[in-house]
Amino acid sequence: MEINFIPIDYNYFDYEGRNYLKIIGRTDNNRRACIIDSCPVYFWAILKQDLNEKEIKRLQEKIESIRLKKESRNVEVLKTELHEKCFLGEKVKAMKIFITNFKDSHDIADHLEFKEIDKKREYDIDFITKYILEKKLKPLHWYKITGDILNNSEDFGGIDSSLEVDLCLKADKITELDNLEFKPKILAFDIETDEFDIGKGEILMISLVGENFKKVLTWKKESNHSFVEKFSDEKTMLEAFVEYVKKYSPDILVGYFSDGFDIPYLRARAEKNFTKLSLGIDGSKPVFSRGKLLTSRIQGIVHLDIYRFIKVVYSPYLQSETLSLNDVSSELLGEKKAVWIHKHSSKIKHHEWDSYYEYNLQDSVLTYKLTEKIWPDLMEFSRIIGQPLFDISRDSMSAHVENYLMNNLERYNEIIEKKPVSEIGERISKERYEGAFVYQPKPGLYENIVFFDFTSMYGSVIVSFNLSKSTYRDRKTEDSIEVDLEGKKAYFIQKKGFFPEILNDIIEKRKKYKKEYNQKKDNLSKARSNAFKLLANASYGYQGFFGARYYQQEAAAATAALARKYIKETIEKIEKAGYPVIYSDTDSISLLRDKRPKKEVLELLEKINKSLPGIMELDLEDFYKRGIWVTKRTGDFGAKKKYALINEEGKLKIRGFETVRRDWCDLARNTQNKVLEYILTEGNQKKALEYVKDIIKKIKERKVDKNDLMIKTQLKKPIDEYKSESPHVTIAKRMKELGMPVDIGMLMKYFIIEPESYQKTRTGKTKGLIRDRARLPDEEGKYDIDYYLNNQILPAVENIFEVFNLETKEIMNGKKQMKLGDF
DNA sequence: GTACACTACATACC
DNA sequence: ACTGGTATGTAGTGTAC
Repeated sequence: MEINFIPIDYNYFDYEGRNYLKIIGRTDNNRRACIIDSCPVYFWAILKQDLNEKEIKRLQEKIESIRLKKESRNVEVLKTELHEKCFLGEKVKAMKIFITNFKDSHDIADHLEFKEIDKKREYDIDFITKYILEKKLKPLHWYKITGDILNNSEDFGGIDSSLEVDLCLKADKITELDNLEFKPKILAFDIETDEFDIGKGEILMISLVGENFKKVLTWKKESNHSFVEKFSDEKTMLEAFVEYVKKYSPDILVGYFSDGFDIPYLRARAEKNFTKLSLGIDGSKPVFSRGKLLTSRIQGIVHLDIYRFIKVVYSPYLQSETLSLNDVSSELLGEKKAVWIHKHSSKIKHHEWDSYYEYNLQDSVLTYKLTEKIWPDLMEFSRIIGQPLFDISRDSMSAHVENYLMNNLERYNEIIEKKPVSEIGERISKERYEGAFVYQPKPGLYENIVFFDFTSMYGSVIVSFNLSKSTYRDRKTEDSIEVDLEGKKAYFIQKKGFFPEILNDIIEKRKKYKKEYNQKKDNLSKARSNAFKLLANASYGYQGFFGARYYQQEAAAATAALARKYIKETIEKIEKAGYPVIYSDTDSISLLRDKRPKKEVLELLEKINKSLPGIMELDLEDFYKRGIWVTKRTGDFGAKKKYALINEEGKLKIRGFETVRRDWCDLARNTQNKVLEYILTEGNQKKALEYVKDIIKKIKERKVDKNDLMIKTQLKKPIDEYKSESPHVTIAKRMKELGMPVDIGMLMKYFIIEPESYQKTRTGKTKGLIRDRARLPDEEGKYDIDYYLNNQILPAVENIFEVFNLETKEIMNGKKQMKLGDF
């Protein structure tokens, strides 16, 4: 039998003590297939140098005779082979040790206490990763697979008949095809409940959305909507949910935060109702793995929690203030959640149920659309990094980098380094190293500004200077370069290491696909370019990350040190060419062009580029018409990481200002934004001042919408772990008392009310703590005019006006008058 | 009772 | 704990006077 097959979900199972893969995917005629395959299980013992043949032979015999007793199976070494390999760039002799079951790797490795062995490696790589590396059956690539079909056979304990698949094939020969097209069958789901604590309340309804498929299952109220189906009780509804999933037979079942909420809730309610949530294609229920975050896996179907992928891969590039389904959908899809004000089901009026159903359905619609939108990225990440979708959607950025590395080490004949275990503590306690250089700006309004930036600066430094674990030396060697790290010196050899070479490849691929995208504007090259960009950006942090297999703090420190050196040298060159530099942060430099033509600036850029080492490259970011840098509030010098620019097309670029900070009230943010806009577009501060005065007037006259006064602060840890109680912690406590859901990561929303008379001093000043006057959005109380003027509006605009030496007295006057009036 | 230094915390920049 | 360091700024905390 021969089929064309695309692997989607990978699982393993044991049969007669051996490990087998159970790979679920699709055939080209859209049938669901399962491939059974296996691969050799082994790890490496790297031998000490200068062993003679006899010693090696003797060691081999000793290793091959290892037998361990375990309850479930016999543990033994099957055979060994001697290989010439590389480890961290050095040639080594290594013994390949074959065993029966990968779960014994650790145990056997622990038993190899022989003096001839220097190191043991690759016993800590999980079986699925190993299989993909070994057999090259990469996720989401098409293959021609020949093998025996298992038709109700007893093979592998009758696995064929226990799976809901169209065919089951024992793989014999695997050949990669070059087709890359694939559209998965996606089913999105979402639940609504009365209580937020997992399993505490009943599940009122479940929505399901697929292609031409929309359903809301409930057991509450009948509905006029045709997509609503009513069942007699919660249990029947849960069973119908399982049936619908089975019938739809999706490749992907996707939720938004479903690892943390929907799936655990469904499990809890299924248990309570004595029914089995048999979503797996083998009839099994979701399996949860513990970690800091709950993760749930469904056999044969990829359970995606799209929120997790968005958080790791998308969030650094999103503008959204939260990663809620609503915020992310409005940014990525231009579509919002339906409106529904949450209330307990007992309080929902008859006619209101329909909008609740609509709301529930819309959540699944958005989740479905988001998944469709993000699919090219998910697929390309999975292909490039070589990990199954399930892992791709949940792994951290450092894991992505590491998996990509592991996937590319074969051509270097490298044995893979181990994960740190005992080393972690020591690595964490290591002193931090010096990072980026940030230029101290002079406050002021500037015209005709140019921004240069280094392309993938840290990546290009790592590549150009060969900075990595395998190329690092703690003492000078014949050809090494020396980097000074605050007194300590680090050395890096010239011979190219695999890490910088692989990174160079990543950067080149990024360039290639970016170019390709600019020509074709297709999703595939966009997703590829994006994936390589993210990998390049995370590679520097990876080498400084304590959990990395290829951790080398000196390499990370040297990267930062060399980046500082080159940005400072470049600043000097620019100034020598007669352009005043006004600001610089890490990899960017801004300079004043004044009246000199752009052509000259570009010539300077070219000249600088000729002198830069290796693949380092300075690029033109943009020309700006005008820009403003302000004073630090606690000092009389320029603030770093805070500026606003307007380019020649009139587009604003605002960095660091309150405008872009979510923990300031909208009124302050919008006012500041307007002020910056007036100043930058027209270079006119008068209008801006008038605008602010008007806002002040509105505040004093209590004409401001309460919603614009809400301060939003995120709760970052459990309430009782806070050492100091800031207003948002007080609010969190109050919400909890009121029985409202409070969880880590949530945004606490509050406003500040007027002080009572006892909260005032004789002179009329407010005493006491702000948190005592913090109120929930719908709590009573008049907003405190004084607070919003002095703690929100004025701080946001004060040092902008200061740039113009504009006496803020005018504004201050307002402030004083208010105080007098208040008194 | 208040002024001040210091700490805790959140958030942004690159 | 789940890439790195640099930086600003508010509100609370503790202490001296």
